[in-house]
Amino acid sequence: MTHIYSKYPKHYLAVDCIIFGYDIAEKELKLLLIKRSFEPALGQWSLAGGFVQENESLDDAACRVLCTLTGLSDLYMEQLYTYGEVNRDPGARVISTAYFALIGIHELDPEIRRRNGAHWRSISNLPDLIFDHRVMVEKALQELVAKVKVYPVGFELLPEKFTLVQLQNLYEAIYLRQVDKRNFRKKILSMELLDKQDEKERETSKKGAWYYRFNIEKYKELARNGFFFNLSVN
Amino acid sequence: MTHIYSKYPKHYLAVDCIIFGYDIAEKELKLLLIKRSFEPALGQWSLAGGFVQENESLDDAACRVLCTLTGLSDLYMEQLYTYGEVNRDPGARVISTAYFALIGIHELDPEIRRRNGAHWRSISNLPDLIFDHRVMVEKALQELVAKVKVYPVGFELLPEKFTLVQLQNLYEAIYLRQVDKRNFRKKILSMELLDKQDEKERETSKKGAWYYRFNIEKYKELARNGFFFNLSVN
DNA sequence: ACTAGAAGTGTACATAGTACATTTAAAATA
DNA sequence: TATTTTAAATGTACTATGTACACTTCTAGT
Repeated sequence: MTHIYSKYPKHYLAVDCIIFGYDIAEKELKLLLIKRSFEPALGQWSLAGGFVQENESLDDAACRVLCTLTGLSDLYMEQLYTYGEVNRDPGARVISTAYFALIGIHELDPEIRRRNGAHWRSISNLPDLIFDHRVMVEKALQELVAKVKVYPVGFELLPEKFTLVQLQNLYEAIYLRQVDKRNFRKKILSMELLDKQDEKERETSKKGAWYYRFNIEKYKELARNGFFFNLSVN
Repeated sequence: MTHIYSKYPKHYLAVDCIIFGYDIAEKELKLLLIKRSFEPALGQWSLAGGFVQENESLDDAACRVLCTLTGLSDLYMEQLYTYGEVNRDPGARVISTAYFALIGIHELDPEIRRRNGAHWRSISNLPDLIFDHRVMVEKALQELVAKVKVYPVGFELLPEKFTLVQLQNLYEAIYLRQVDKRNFRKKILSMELLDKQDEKERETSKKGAWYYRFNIEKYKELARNGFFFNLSVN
């Protein structure tokens, strides 16, 4: 029974993680990249990846890779696409399933990051990446743009408390264009998914900007009743 | 150089095709299913599938499976999702990438279909499917609904010449709800992507309904200039 | 000529999207 | 303590899109 498929070939199977972070201060989207520590392409920039083991599912493999690198669990992650060109990896034939993850840069301990040879690199100034990783990143970016329009996943990139200015800057960094302040606020506030806090952020202005929190419970409730998040402004 | 990854396990890799067709007469979406001809689950209903060979890419494998079954090439097909649960196939560990394809039922020669043990089954009355194929079908359906709203892929399911009534019936079959006739026509015609023919379809009414053709060249031109197809009516 | 059945058509109203400039708050400085 | 500076906060008029809704036209068959 275990050899019924034995006339078919087997293949190496990998997962690669496109890990996005958002730098509030620099108002820039970043990618967590590693310097590859093994051949082929040792020393070159690469996505975080790993081979799928016998006893783990694809999703488990992706979680393992992400968790090993960041020390974090329960991060936002979803499967993106599977890359199966015959010669995509010069070392051997490897099929790779790409996952994309969103994490708050503040969540990742710089010490752990450094120890794992990982670096935050600006989306607007990426180094050359090995194999087809650049293609994966492009697809992930497209997916991110499409996703934040229609699902409240942008909040995964921000701290629990954030200001409306920060939220808008995040959307501008993802959309790569300016959005109108009043229209943006009108739209997001009309959804009534943000809870205003009694506290202000005072780093970036004298007046200070009110902190808000995303109310995920309220979102789930609304979504159950057919509500659709939409933040495609201007 | 060929054994650098040799400490990692290898896996069987399959592709499965979710093949949609549309029955104009019955106004129903259909799936092309096969009776499985090998163990395990011999004789049960299954998606068309096959193992990925050494020298072929994932996409090539999916095309091969689709082409072998239908005798057709250049069909609409895209990768959907990769299923990697450890025990999804009781025969052995097999990771499977699902593809979804759209074909006009009229395109498929019934003789070829019969010879390959394939059958058109209504979406609304599917038999039990092996393994996780039902999950794949559900995801493909979701994807189809989302896709036809925003890309002109519905035309892949119709003959070259079709009437507005047929097009609307198709959308109703996919959306699983009625749409308003006047609004539907207003919207699709305002895009100016349909070329009215000098000929009428006369099977279903005394008056006859004008045939139209989808002008794909015009669509490509418009899309290049930032036009977005949208047919989410009512 | 009349009937029956599906194809084809337009308008008024409601909702959502967009463009746009001034006021407010508070720390820093004169 | 009055003034300056800087970013946060706010509302309205207009445009475009979406939606609800019912009658007329065409033609084969009787």
